[in-house]
Amino acid sequence: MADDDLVFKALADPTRRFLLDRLFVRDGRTLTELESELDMTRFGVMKHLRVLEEAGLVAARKSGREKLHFLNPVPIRLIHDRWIDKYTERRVSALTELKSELEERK
Amino acid sequence: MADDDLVFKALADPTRRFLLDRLFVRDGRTLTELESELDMTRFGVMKHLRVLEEAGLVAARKSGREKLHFLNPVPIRLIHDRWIDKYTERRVSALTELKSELEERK
DNA sequence: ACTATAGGTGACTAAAAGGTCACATGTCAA
DNA sequence: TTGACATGTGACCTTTTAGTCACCTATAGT
Repeated sequence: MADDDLVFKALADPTRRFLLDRLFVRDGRTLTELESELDMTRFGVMKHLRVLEEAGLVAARKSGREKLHFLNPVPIRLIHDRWIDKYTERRVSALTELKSELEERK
Repeated sequence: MADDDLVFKALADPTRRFLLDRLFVRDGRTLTELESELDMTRFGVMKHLRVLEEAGLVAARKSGREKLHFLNPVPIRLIHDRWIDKYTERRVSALTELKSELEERK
């Protein structure tokens, strides 16, 4: 399997994106902590975390009997760079900033 | 299905990413033109283009009996903004630039 | 030492996605 | 107006993926 394929496949699932969202707010969380926020068994969450880890989106470190999970933003940036060149970046980010401003006013 | 789900699902397939790559180089291509670059029947390619279109990653316009396809980078930028905040962006993009520089020297 | 707690493996089922085909419509150009 | 070309639809099969469960190992703390 190609290197980037793991990243995109990992991002394809809404549960995994939710996990990244939680780690974006604060990382260093354990499996059990993440599981408690999801309507799913521990095994399901464990599988998802493994997929994220193999994709390099999450880095994990064992600490005693716990396993701590951290978000790695680098693969996300590489996605960006693949289809947005430096010249259009200014234009596009201006657009998305406008979009989020408009949505805040709702 | 959630709005962003369509985008991530669309990006999960390597054939669809290849299509985006081709449109990134030059867009306004027809189905037949894109098909000729892939080892797949026209129907497969058509399905993929439809998925990309529904995700908003590709915009299409009919011109006579042809259908022209264009790349829309906005959803890509939104992915970036979801997990990379303004403060870490400088640091991360510095890292990815370093990475691509190193790879060019190979 | 014992017990509760945190995490891990492999097999299994159900749902979703990728790809092809027979068939069909609309458009160009001689 | 006839034939070739570009695109479209629905059914179908196969492969992949999400989620659960029975069972297992390791650490913490009393």
